[in-house]
Amino acid sequence: MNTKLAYRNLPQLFLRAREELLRHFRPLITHFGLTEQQWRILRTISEMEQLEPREICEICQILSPSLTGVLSRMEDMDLVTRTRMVEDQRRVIVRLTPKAEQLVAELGPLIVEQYKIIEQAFGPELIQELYDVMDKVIQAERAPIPQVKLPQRKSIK
Amino acid sequence: MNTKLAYRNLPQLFLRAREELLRHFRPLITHFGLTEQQWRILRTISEMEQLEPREICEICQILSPSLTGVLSRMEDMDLVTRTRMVEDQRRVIVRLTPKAEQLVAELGPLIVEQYKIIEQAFGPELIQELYDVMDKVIQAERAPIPQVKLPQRKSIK
DNA sequence: ATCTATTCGTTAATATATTAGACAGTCTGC
DNA sequence: GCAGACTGTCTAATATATTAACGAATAGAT
Repeated sequence: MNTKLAYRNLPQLFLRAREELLRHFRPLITHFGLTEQQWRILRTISEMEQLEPREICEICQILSPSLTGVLSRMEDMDLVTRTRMVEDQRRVIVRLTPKAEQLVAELGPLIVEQYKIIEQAFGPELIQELYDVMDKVIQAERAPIPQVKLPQRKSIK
Repeated sequence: MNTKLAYRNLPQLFLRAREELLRHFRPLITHFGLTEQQWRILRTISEMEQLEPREICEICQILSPSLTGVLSRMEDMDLVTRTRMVEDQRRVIVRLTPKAEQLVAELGPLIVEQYKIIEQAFGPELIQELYDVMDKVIQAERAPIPQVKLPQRKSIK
């Protein structure tokens, strides 16, 4: 039965489009010995001075249990420091080390150069359109979106 | 040093926007005992009748080594069959089992319903814009995009 | 036919994703 | 001051992502 659904798989299109972008940045990132997630975190903390883990999770789209591992590896690499807050012993502050600042100072401009190249190839209008449409999806203050009612119990054993 | 780069992190915005969509589908998928990747594969094979692993990789954005594991788990769950081609013993054909067809027949319509709800909340124009812009990024026949020149050897030890 | 290069799927090793739950620290109402 | 609810981070278990490399099968050239 090859009945196609009425809507093309939109999240899947997101994946493919994202990959089409990212494949031009990946060589840069790995050249500096970083993973994609590590660079996302470095860049974000660099722009915010310091962040708490749950803020990093929110901004970088990394779930808390993943972040724990990523951060401890980055601590081992001497890229970040984790300090527990004195006024609330549950919370933690993550900061960049000088080594990481240095890394961002070297990699950052190359990333920007690559953006410019992509912008030229894609056309500035398309890039702008991408930013616009992403913001619309993310920031939109919408009424809560209801969930389709789930049938009895069809899950697989 | 909180110097922001000239371009906001576009792949990261893709991630967040995708998550904003997917979070409305995830409960449906997991209710049927599937993972996100498994559903992507089920849906895709269902629409194409049968596929070879590397085609699934291409369409579903799953790398070959990941797919090996996903498919063998799906084989264990009696969702797909893998048959080696007689004319080329390297290649494999992946097909859905009746159980999987049944699953798609039940879950598919619910997914469509959820799309309709989202479309209503987002507005049909935004949904259309999303499809359009994704297609532009993916399908565009562009001149090859050059790579920024990499500096000597700055990777971390 | 034979040697070589290529293709396809896989394994291995490590990093990250996902869900559930543990755990300590903090807050709230009483 | 204390029990219970809550918050922020972490552990554990399993699934998937990523890179490198392997091995069998095929295609191409000689």
